[in-house]
Amino acid sequence: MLLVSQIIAEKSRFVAGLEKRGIKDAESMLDEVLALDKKRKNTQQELDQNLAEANSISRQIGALMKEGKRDEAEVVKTKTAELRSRNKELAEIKESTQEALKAALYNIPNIPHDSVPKGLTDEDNELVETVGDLPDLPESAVPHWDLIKKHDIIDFDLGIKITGAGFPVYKGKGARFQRALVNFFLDQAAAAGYGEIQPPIVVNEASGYGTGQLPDKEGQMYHITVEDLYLIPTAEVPITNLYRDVIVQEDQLPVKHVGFTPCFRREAGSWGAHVRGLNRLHQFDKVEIVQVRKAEESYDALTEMCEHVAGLLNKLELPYRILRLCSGDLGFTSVLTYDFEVYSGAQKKWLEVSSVSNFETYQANRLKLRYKGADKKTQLLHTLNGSAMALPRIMAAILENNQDAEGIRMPDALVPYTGFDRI
RNA sequence: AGAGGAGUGGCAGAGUGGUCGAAUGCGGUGGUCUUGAAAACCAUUGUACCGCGAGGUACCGGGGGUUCGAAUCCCUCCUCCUCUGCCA
Repeated sequence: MLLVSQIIAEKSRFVAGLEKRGIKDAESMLDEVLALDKKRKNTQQELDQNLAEANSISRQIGALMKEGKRDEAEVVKTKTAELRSRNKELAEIKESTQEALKAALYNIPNIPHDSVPKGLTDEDNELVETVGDLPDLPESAVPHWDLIKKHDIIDFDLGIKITGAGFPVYKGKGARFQRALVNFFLDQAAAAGYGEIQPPIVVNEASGYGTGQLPDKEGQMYHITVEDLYLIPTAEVPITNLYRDVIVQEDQLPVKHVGFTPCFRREAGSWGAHVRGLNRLHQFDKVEIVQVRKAEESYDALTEMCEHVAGLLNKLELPYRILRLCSGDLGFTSVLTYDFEVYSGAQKKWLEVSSVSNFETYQANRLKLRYKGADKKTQLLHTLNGSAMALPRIMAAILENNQDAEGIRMPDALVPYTGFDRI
């Protein structure tokens, strides 16, 4: 969440940033925060003063009791009743004000980076770069949902039978293909200095709040109500929350982690005919990279992460393009996000396979993720993450782009992992 | 899951109602000494909020309660340990 101190210091920049996102009443949102903060401070001042007085009286009573002056102590006691009830009242006001302030802050998204183009929908995203040639497929080329049936490598009907729509079953070479991709991505990340993590794939409510999925995207996560736990929508949640309430030692920085997990998304309201096959699923595999950085390094880290993702796509011989998300398409918690889309030749569509973001201090502020520098001051760190990569759409693009009369050719980089070069 | 025990500062570990934010030891930092290092000695060493500052307030697993006053008593939840049961 945003820092109140920064809202005070740079209110006009914050108003402009929120308006860029299309928020009409940005100024009044921030004014509400400021008013609540002021109220909280005033209440605390009075409360602290009263508590100091109450503490002082208690010490007096203690001293009198020690001296055996019981009667005098009893007299002093009578003075405290009023103070007590007032303090209880003030404590309640402070508590409720703090809750209101937090709720207000939870509902305000991050301020977009200056370089973020203004826009409303994904059509306004800025094309940064297109890399590779689009595949030149014959007329007979078919989309991946036909290929997987033909080669019997992924079965949606079986998934429907045992679970429901959007939970495919990977079989034989399809399963091996997916496992090969996971290992390839993990090895590539390890080589780039990311330490591997295998986190739990269910998280508690505090973790959901820490990275910002709650309360913003509550309806998008599977909620295990009997235990009040959530199935993760991305490994970002458990991995970044590893650092919740942590003051990192300076020599431990930068933090770089990679994790492979299944991801679960309800995708409520976003289903339709345009999301056939592997394009959108309720459960999918993803390898995620996460970095925790000092403020002054975080944009270099963002570039480094983008280069890592680009390197993966190059090795997989996939044509891709990089988009800078516009203000309207930018995630709630992000300052700057680059999306990577691969071209899937038979359905003739660009598919998002990675999203690389810098959250600056927005998550760190919720997480209380800080470090202590040489000057002994604790300060918030920046968090970043990116998919490297989301598996199903990569599979879809490889299947479609590499199809020929005999089957499907595996990219050279993957063959050591699959153990076969054709499906 | 049942019975019992326990959760204190970076770690270890005192403290069972009154200057306790908390003894002591280890560790960390600064210094004295030393050619240098070790040892020894001295000092310092949590986080957050409020305040221009002096300073104040809160925090001893989380939450609630009793009391003028709670690390200390009560309730509740969580976690860990031991025993019993179950289980990949």
